[in-house]
Amino acid sequence: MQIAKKYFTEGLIQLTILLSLIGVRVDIDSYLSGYYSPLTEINLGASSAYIQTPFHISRDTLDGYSVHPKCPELDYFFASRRLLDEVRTLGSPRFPTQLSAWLVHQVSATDKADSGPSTSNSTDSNTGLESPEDEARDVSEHLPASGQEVCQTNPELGQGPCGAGACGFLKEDVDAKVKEEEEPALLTQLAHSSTLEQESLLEGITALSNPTRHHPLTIDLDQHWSNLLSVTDLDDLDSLVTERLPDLDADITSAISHDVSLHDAMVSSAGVFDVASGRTESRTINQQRTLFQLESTGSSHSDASPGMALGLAALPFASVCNLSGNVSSHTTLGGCLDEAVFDQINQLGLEGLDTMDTQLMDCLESIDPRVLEDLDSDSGLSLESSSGGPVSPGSSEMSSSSSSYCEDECGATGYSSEVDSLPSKGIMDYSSVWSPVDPTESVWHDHSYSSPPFLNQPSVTLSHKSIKEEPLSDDDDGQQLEERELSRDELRARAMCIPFSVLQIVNMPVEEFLEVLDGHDFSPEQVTLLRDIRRRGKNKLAAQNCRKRKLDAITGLQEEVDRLRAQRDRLLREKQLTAKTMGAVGQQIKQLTRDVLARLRDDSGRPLNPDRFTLQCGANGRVVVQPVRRPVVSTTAGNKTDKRKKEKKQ
DNA sequence: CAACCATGTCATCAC
DNA sequence: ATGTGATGACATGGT
Repeated sequence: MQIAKKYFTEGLIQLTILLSLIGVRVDIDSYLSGYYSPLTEINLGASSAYIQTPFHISRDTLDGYSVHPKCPELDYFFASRRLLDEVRTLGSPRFPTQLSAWLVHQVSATDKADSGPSTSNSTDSNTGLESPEDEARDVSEHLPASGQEVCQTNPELGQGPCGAGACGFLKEDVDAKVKEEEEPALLTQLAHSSTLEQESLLEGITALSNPTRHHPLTIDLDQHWSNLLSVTDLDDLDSLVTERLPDLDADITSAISHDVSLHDAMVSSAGVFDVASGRTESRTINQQRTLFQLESTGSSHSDASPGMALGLAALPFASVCNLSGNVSSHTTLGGCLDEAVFDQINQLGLEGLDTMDTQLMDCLESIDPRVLEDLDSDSGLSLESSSGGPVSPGSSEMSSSSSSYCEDECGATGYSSEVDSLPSKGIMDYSSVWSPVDPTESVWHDHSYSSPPFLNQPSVTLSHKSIKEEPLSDDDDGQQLEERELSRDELRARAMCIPFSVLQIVNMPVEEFLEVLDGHDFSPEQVTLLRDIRRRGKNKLAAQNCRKRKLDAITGLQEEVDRLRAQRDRLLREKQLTAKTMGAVGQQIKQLTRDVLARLRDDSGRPLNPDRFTLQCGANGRVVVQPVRRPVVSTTAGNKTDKRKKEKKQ
């Protein structure tokens, strides 16, 4: 399983590189993370093959995956060939079989004309008149089952730099790799699949050996892809397949005739794979039906009811194994479906946060950052020192996550450290006068600390008003309110003729604070007040940070509780499904055993008693008939205990 | 007017 | 020893 997973991952990366060569982007990391459908193609537009905006590079690098970035240069062809060679040098069972499947999936040019107007014009009618974008679209849309056909129907593709690369790639890979790499990959599957799956896969190999049959080739490729996915543990894909199972009752030919074009696949990324995977699964089911005519349709719906199980009890053992496989797959599918739902919900939540952040940042960008900082700090230091530093505790609210950690870094600590630069300037201006400067200036560039007492009072009021009200409004009522609220330490400082604002007292570094205490001949009461103001101011910030941390912790814990609760529910449902499946399989095995034993005869020609014999499957796959082990051991043990008791009595 | 919430303040501890 | 952050507890004011 791990080997298959490894091969699958490597192949997926190679597929991504190859698809990027023709201008198609495959969201590989989303699949590897298990959140989305295995292949999510993002169409860059009709001209994606030529105009390749590397918009996803940042995301790919952000997520830690090194998806091959697209090359927008005009010498793209040479880079493509070089990369293609590099890909070819890669060893191991390759994944391009899936690429082949995608390419084989393409509706041919003739079929495309019948498919509808949603796609571009046919290349035959627009030869030489198409823009490079149209050519690129044709490359992606009219890729027929064989690369040779591509080059025949689109001979002008070689004119474009990317078209040449794409054509060359198709021409060399589709025909060659389908033959060369299908069988090793299938053999890999055979090593990990059940007997029934092996038979079906062998059928696929047999079909592959016939080069004239293109449609069966398509079927097998799709089946191969489906089986390969089923080998891995990426069960969310199975859930997607299961969702489509009831809708998949068409025969193989209809499935092929309704094959999805690459254009369709690229237009709707998420839903497309549902359709594609569903059809793939339908072909698999249909082929299994041809192999095992007795298979019930109920099995395809993974209904694990005991009645169904008993109804299938008379089937050959292999079919029962197939049934059990389906049932068990349903078990995992159900659980993984739930998991997928929860993961998608979580993902939606994250996306919502992203959009919220984006909107918020858009709004914030139109506002003066200083005003924002004031607003931010307003929620924090609301009273005398409300201006706060450039990094107030409230600033941590900007980050939706890990705010508690950020607060430690950006909260009170940042508050004090960031504003540390202010007093240093202010001390230089000790003799200067408090001036009714711009509020934001008072917050950020306030160099006037000391002032005569007769100027200190209005300056303090203005300073505080600027701190509190300027970002919001210049309302006089608000000013009066602020004057009434600022009081306490600020009023005390005023009353004690302290030529510093509370903000300055709180934010100045301790060295400068000590210098102020030593250099101004303050009375002991003034020194005490200064120390109290500083202590209270810092403690106020600390309290705000502490409360915010507490709230964040509560929020985080609540989210974790919800997540764990959802996980518990999912596991319980999965457990119930598993139990039901196990019961059904047990019934089937029991019924099968009875059927087999009823057809066997002992030495005297009498049928074996199902109550006395059972079937045992050895490790080598050999099935042997064994007599039922009666609970003789317990009886003998009971006899022994009785004997011991008797001995003790004696 | 009680309940609740937000905020400030104090005391205390730890670093 | 001192400064400072963190935090519980309490006070206060608004809703």
